[in-house]
Amino acid sequence: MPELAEVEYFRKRWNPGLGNRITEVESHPKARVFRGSHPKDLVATLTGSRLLASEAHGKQMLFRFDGATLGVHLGMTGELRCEGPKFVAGKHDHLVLWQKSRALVFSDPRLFGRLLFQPGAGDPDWWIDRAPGVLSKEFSLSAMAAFLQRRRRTAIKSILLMQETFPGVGNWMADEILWQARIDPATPGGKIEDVAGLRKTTRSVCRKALKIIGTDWSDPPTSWLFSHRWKEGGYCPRCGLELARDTIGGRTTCWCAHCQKG
DNA sequence: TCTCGTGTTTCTTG
DNA sequence: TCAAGAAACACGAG
Repeated sequence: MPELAEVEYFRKRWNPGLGNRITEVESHPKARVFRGSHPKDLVATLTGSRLLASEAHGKQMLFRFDGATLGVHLGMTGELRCEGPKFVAGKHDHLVLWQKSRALVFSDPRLFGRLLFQPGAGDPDWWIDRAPGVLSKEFSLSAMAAFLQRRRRTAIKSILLMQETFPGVGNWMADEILWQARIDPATPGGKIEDVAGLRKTTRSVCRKALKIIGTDWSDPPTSWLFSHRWKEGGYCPRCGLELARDTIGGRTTCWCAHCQKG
């Protein structure tokens, strides 16, 4: 499920553990989610350490402990949750950080998610080098226009999914942005006339999604494409005509052929 | 039984 | 060398 807003929601689910010590670490060290890091070091270093803070950026999260950082990417089916002291890990619970009165759990059935552990006090390079957030000041019109020009032949739907420039935008958000901006998802990047308008809509969808979903997993209003896009046979909440569905850039894409023009 | 998927990386093709 | 598309990863839901 996780795009920017869902990631923020999941990040906060470990908040009850802030400031508290990890008494025990339970992990499935051979799980694919540990690729690229060393789960043995993770268990050794995190046991006895304290969870200090967390941040989300796009689809990435960083949890700071005294003496280490833990990066979490949820992939397609990852989730974080907080369980009580009697919790028993299931087969998809690949990491459990035990505290005195709770368990902080990472689970992911499909194993597309990833845990990046780094010992030491400093932030990892991949966190320092991240792309400017869509809602930040650095997400400028000129940078976005240059990027669309560089990808001038690629469908705008595919461009919006590129994390190097639109961190946190995922499949449903890309569809929502293009529907709200009334742009046909197959439009090549170089043919976007109102780049400023697209930028504004991108920021607005991200801001509102964070507020609505990021807070308590509420659904966006029914006036959005969001609740109409999931299955075949939905209708455009703006004009009432049947929505189109097709694969663009390898991903299921839903749009209104009447409202959205190239 | 079969298809599909709210993501990323790697391979292949142009 | 670069960009774009396809395949691969792995599992549960419908």
